[in-house]
Amino acid sequence: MRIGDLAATSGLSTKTIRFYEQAGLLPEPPRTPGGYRDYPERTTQRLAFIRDARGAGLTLAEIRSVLALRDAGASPCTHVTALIDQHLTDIDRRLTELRQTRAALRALAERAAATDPAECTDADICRILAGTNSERPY
Amino acid sequence: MRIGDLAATSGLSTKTIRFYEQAGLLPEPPRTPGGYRDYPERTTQRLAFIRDARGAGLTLAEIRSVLALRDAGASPCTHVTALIDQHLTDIDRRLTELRQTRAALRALAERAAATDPAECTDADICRILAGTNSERPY
DNA sequence: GTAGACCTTCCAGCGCACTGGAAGGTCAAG
DNA sequence: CTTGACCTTCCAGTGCGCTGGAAGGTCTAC
Repeated sequence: MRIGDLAATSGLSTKTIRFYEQAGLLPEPPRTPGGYRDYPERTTQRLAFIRDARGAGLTLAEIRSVLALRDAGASPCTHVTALIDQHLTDIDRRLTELRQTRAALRALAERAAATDPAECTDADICRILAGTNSERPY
Repeated sequence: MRIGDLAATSGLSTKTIRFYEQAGLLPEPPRTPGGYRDYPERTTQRLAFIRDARGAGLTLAEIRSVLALRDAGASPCTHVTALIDQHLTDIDRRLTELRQTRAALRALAERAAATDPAECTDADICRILAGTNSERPY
């Protein structure tokens, strides 16, 4: 199976597949006499796993660690469960931050609606934002 | 006022201040005979505005556009209001995405709790994630 | 005169996951 | 024999907002 076929069946680009190899997610495949990568069928499953794991929000580094466990013959389930829990925590934190940012932005929008442009001075630059020292980039 | 003083009063690093100058957010200040940057007092206000705008989630490019309007003598209020509205829309979209991702991860966590590690085969790599083809990286 | 606090410029890198492009090799069909 | 689809490697860039470090200049205090 050549890289183009693998790309077609997995929905990834050939560039991405080579990148995954270089990133240690895929083992180096055997080559044809002409030097083309010649993948075994099961690489399809491996890419499907990577896609699923990406969909669950795992980073490539995390996926690499899961694959390394499996490749070493271990069962990565416990590890995967821990990663999922950690990502849940991350997401909850980000949701909280985002909600705070939204509240701040809502307040600014109201303030904007109530602001007379004439009040904005050169020194303020823009009165709408002046003094909204929230320290909360998102 | 030298760059170190400005850094101290604004809470930014000297690196960041030079970076802002290079990024077109700060005009080039006059120099002392020794070649040091010598900022006027009002640069403090300008940095305070940048900080406030960053806190509201505006990008440096957006902030640059606001400052350019003000520097051109225009009142940027309308522009700022539009940017705020746009960021509100962005945030709402991101919140929706994040909530969906969280729901998916919750489901995975439950599945993980109910999964017997023995079910994970080499071909699966990890059954917990198998077939969760959600296409929703976050 | 020398320590050291501060400043200067310039270049490079981070993290993340790719993506683009150049320059060239391989292979099947016509 | 040529066309063209496909493949190879290697290098570099994307976006975003900085951050680090090297190599050197300036100024104040002792």
